[in-house]
Amino acid sequence: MKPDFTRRLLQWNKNSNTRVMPWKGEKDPYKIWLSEIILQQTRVEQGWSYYEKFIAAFPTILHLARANEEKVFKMWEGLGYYSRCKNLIATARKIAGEYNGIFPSTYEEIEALPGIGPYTAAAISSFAFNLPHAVLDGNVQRIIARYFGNSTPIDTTAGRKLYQSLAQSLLPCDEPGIYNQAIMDFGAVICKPQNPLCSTCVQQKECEAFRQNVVSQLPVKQKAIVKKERWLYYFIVEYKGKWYIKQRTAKDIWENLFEFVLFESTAAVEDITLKMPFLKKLVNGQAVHIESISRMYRQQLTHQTIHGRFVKIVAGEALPSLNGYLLVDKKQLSKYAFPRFITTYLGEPAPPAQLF
DNA sequence: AACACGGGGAG
DNA sequence: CTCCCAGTGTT
Repeated sequence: MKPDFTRRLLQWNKNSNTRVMPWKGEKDPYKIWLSEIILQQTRVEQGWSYYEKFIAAFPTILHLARANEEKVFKMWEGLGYYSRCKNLIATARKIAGEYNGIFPSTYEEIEALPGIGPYTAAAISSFAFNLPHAVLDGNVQRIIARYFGNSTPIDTTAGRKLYQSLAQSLLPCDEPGIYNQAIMDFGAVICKPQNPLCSTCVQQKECEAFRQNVVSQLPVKQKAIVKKERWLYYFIVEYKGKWYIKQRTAKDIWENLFEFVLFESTAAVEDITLKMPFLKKLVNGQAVHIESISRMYRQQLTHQTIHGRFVKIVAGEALPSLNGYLLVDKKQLSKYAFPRFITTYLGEPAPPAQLF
């Protein structure tokens, strides 16, 4: 016999769940997979248009596998966590090459694919293949911690193991796909992080957190967020109407995205002139002038605050110090994926040239 | 086990 | 501001 929780959840889903999303009820494992990768640590509203854009451009996994890598990154631009995009391409090509374009249909094979962990493997295998694997995402962790009144931190190995086990025990093995979708909808619509709708919740009577009036204190997280501050000074060097850009390769934020000539500092740089050592070395006595210096930009990320300015520099001759850079026409710039920090600057009207 | 990885919306 | 989102990979 199913636990009361499960029975009530399925009943709520049938009678009251009005949530609609483009991938809901989807049976094509490719489309399910794509939606799940897009939605990792990403709100549904944010990922929605990206999903539709990807499906339109790449109707099947073979379309994606054959796609130009830079084009895929360009389509991912702005969504964040760019390793997802790299792994998306890798998995598409792996399935094209090793699986003849047919998405694997066992949990173990799916979980072995790049960018797919326990959550995504459970989601795909239950939605597409009706396999009995319980999803454990932020929604499910929150619901279970509250329902059982459990204060074990969710961001620990022990916590994940505990909640995964509880989630699995609540799963109805005859309809795991429907249930997995329902519990995530329930978490998003009813058992929300803030201001959950306890007054209309079908689980209220048996919810331990509600009974003890500790709903707002659950789930518990152990790790506090540590923040870093960084100052990025981007020099946009123009030569014959073209700009120098380079792909980021370091194991750092924005890996694989493009950027301009970067000087990074752990503190603000007060005077930006041709005399500053970084520029002096860059220019090496050649004919250049500073055309404009932008306002201070600031971007708040989860784990770091980025500050910085953009400095337009016009060069009268090519700069040998920039070997390894691409020199691309301004009109071709939109083919490359840039971090939001840079596209924000590029999207603002250019300031009038000043004299420095 | 701890840390790194984006961006945006809500409060 | 802080929190958190359909988490995963690396060290």
